[in-house]
Amino acid sequence: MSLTFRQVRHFIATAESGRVSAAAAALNVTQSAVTSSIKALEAELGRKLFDRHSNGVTLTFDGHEFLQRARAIEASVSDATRGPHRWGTQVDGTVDVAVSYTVAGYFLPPLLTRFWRTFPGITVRLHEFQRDAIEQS
Amino acid sequence: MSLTFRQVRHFIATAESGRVSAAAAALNVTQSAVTSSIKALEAELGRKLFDRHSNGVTLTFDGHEFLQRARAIEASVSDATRGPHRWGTQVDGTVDVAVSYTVAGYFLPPLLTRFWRTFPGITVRLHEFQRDAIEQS
DNA sequence: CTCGCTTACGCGATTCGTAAATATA
DNA sequence: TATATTTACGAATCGCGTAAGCGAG
Repeated sequence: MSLTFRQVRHFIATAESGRVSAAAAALNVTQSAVTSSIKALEAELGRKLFDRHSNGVTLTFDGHEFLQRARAIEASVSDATRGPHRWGTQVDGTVDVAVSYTVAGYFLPPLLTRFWRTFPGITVRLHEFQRDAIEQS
Repeated sequence: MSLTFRQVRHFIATAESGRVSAAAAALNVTQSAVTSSIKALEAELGRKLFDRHSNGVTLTFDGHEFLQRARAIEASVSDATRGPHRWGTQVDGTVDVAVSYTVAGYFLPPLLTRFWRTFPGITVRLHEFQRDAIEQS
């Protein structure tokens, strides 16, 4: 199988609490679910992530290393799940476009529709010229 | 349901090729699998990701935005899947530890075992002192 | 005996593929 | 008709919970 986000969550919770049982309680699942997730993770990565003791679990060296990357995954996923950013990603400005009459009438309208739907913030200014006048840019 | 990496992979492949069928071929799955992944994604996010046409699909504005985050997820996952980094994360150095004889004999050995297992690169130097000499640090 | 992790096993949900349905040029 | 997406549905797989099994203290 392939890496699953659910496995990552189970792993992080376990690593942070040091107990499979506590992680399971925090995630509202049973111990067996968490155990099998970790087992699957270790199998997929080919490395042991935890040392098991009678009073809980501790991260191995590989486990520590993977924890950092697991946190990166969790961050990117929760970022993607969160609603649209209206900061930093916003695109706006003005574009001047020179076109001949034929282009303006036939090809442009559907293109502009898609363009505006994709970049609502962009202002497009159209300028009509004769074909040869445009091409000597 | 919750976000799945498989869905993210299906989405990215579809966005990059502009065709569900091409994405499915590239991923060695059928169209229906990709279709349902995208449908599930759109349901989970509550936003439409693609506009469907007769000759393929194109990203909506929300789709473009999500694509960037999907790439971030893919990057963090492939980074986590890749073997251990031996660069940047490496920890080494030397630690000097002063202990009384009792501590050295009874409590230290198991602690050191776990410590070395976690940080193989660290050298630990032990110095035995009388108890009162240590405590006047 | 108690506490904590693991294993066994059955059920419900999810995913996938085959194949039919739909839509556009 | 040719190409592309969507839908229907049965089969295989996956994830979870219950409950029993170990191991250490």
